[in-house]
Amino acid sequence: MKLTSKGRYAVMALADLARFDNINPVSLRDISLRQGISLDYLEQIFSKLRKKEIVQSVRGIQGGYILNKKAKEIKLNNIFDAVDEKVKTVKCKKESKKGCNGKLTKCLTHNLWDELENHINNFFNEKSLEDLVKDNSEKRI
Amino acid sequence: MKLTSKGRYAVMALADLARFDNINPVSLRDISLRQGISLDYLEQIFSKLRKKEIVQSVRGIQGGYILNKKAKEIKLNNIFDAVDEKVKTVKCKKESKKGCNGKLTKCLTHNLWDELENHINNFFNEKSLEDLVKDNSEKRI
DNA sequence: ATAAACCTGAGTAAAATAGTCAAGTATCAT
DNA sequence: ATGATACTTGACTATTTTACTCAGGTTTAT
Repeated sequence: MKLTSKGRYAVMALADLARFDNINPVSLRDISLRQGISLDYLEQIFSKLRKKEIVQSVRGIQGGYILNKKAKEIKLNNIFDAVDEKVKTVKCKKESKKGCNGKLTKCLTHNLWDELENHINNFFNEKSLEDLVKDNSEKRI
Repeated sequence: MKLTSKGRYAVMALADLARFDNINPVSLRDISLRQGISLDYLEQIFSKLRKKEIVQSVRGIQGGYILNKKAKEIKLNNIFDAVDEKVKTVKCKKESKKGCNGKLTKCLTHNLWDELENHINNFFNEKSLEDLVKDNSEKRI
């Protein structure tokens, strides 16, 4: 059970963006340097974030990205969604009518995985970007 | 963020074992047939479960496996541990003295991943095999 | 004009996953 | 005794996923 880099990077980059987001856009180059994430990879990630309208891009020199909503309104779930970081606990999900594995009953552990998924999703639904930034400025080492 | 088959299979197989565990051991062949898991793969998994003393093996004809503790005392965490299904949210964990990425500060999102890990682990610590079997016999389709 | 920065898609090496395969050994029913 | 059942172990491998890199753009402030 592990989180992938893409998901982590997306959150890290957006947290960075939220911190340095004033009037001016923040360039991926700056984020890349501050967070130690490859520029090329960041571009892939931000392309997805832009398509899901989490950030806005500003082209040209002095360009970069700005948040498209208030940090408070951006939940971690939105971010993970955007970069296809899904919470997958089990495969037997789609066959709604039948049970799992083509059998008539649900697999023994089906309800468990559903519960777990909800548990994790609730966590991500509650946390916003703002929480992250706030939390961090308070507990700074 | 996904659970691997090994972890899922381990839980499924043990749930099956807990259900059919009377006096007689349950053979992997039966579990394989009932749960649709490859016999060879099950053998790998049970080898690990045995080493961690979650199950006991009985050799020979009419042999199989039995639980080594009561179903109530086997928590999902024990199972995942045994098959090396770890909850990993972040890489920057070991460098306790320094921050992450070799920098002096913790990465912006460090506390978040810690929180998430605890959140998930708490869930697994509370659930026992017994819960699974009980839950299932009640909510059967 | 030109350099900074965004934008896009393809390609790819390494790691993890999800198994299979082969060759045993122990035990019980008969 | 012996054959069948079932556990035991370790090596091997195909597939998939991940985590990028690379190569070429386009846009726009100065």
